[in-house]
Amino acid sequence: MTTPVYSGQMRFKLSIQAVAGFFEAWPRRTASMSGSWQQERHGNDISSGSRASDEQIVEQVRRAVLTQRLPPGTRLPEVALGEAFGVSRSVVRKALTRLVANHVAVQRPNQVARIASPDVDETREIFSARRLIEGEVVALMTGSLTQALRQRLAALAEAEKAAFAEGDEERRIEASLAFHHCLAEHSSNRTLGAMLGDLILRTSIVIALYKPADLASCYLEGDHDDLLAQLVAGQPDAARARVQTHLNSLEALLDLRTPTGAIDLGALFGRGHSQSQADA
Amino acid sequence: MTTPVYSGQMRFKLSIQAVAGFFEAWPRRTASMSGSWQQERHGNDISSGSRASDEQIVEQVRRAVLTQRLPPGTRLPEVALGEAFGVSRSVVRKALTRLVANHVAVQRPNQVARIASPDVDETREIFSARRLIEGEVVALMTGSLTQALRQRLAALAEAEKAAFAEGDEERRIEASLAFHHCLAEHSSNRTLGAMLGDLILRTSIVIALYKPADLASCYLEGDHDDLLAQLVAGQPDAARARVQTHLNSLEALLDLRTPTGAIDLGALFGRGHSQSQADA
DNA sequence: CATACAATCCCGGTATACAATGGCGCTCCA
DNA sequence: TGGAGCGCCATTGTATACCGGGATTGTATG
Repeated sequence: MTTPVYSGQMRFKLSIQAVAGFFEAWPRRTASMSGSWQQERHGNDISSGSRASDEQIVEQVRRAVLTQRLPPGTRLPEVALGEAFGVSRSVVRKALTRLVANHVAVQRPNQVARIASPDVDETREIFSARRLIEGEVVALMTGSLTQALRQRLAALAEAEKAAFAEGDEERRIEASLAFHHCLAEHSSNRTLGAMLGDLILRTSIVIALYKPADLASCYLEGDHDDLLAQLVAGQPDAARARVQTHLNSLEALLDLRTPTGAIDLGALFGRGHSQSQADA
Repeated sequence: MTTPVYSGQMRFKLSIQAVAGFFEAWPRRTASMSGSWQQERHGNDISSGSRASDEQIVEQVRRAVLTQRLPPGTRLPEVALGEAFGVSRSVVRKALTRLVANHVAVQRPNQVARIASPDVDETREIFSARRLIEGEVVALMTGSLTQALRQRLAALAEAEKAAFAEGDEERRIEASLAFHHCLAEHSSNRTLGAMLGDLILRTSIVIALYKPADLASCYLEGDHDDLLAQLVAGQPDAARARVQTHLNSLEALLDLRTPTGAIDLGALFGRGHSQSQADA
């Protein structure tokens, strides 16, 4: 009832409907490049269709966060999610617990869960951690790319470039993310790969939070191509450095100086605040 | 049969007794050196704080895993845990979900959750990841230790030495873990610190799994003292290298040549057995 | 004696009911 | 008109009931 989805973009006063409607309009489409970085090995499409397991809820939310359809601070009420996915609160709760464990959402004792909105310090930490880990992942991978992997990465970089040229930012983000996820998934060290996957997700969140309003895209032309070149060239440290400068450039695009920036004001002020040590 | 809620003393026959009894005998004592590496900053004892919340359950399990009281592969049935902590399955399930997300436990579709027992490959990955991250944590910290931190680390190293001299292995492990956890907690990058905390836990698991039977202790004399010296000396890269060789030595102590599968019965016998792919 | 089949029971998966807490708006008073 | 107190409601926390799957054990048969 009421509340016309998110017209009033700042104040997420939006009632449940916004979230519910969002997911409902987006059941299992899973977009174009689903298979690219998500193995989806569970396969079993849950027979009865409308039913979804917690795994799928987590995946959908992650997807939505990655593509910045669910902005930081968005409320995630249990019943609304349950209705959106056709399950009861039990399974939603499980999904939320997992999302919280992955730092995608935050949950305080008796309040609704929200998409995380890290403060500036945590943002820097995330980038710092990601430089370390993605750098290592890339260094480990350098020189040992399979032909298939090389082609996939090249295709992804190309897709990103094309999407950017067309001005299709959402598609561009997906391609860019898929590129990095591809690196994470094919790391010889799956543990590091999983950590990188989480960090990529958290990076998406902080980018959504701190991207300057006047910046249309965070595209860094040629970076991915260069990285790929380094990967096949076979110089681990060079590749590592390449990734790190890439991430540095990305971080530099953000506006980490204004904690009360234009966009995130609603999320940060209204009620959603970082959980880091706020509760300490 | 209707088990009367949490009337406590109701003990049930289940063979799982082991787990239930274990936790029951160990309710909220918080053990000897609780404060040493666990800040317990959650503070808000959830108001009435009567029965254990999921937070406390995960903490207890983590503790038990760290001190190797809960060996890899141990079954964690929901009802048994619920009885042990005086809560219903709901809260136990939440705790288990979190433990699984942290890779402390594993859960397969319709089977009981178990303490994780990583295979040899994953073990190497864990060590590798930990070398990277703990190395960075230490490098970041080098030269900027507060006096209090320096003293605490020194005390911990001393405590470990003393415990080893007395042959009190459990105490030695606690001190050693506290040392590393102290590093993780005081990292300037809390994100990396949290990751390191998880890796320390997982390391404990694989040590319990792969420690040669004829090895009484994994004590590496002087390593922690040396590291501390490097930390105050102010050479980040040297400190990083020190940590990494320390971890290398630790990994080298383990018997990672186990062919996986098959032997777990012979090696571990009736009690906890590896689930890696033995059941696959 | 070994193997296959079947029944039983343990245990996790999901949904639902009930309790409690915190937010938010409303009202009342200065 | 503004502030403070209060009460309702939205939403989470917890427990329990029911269902279904899977493993184990017992039995029958080749």
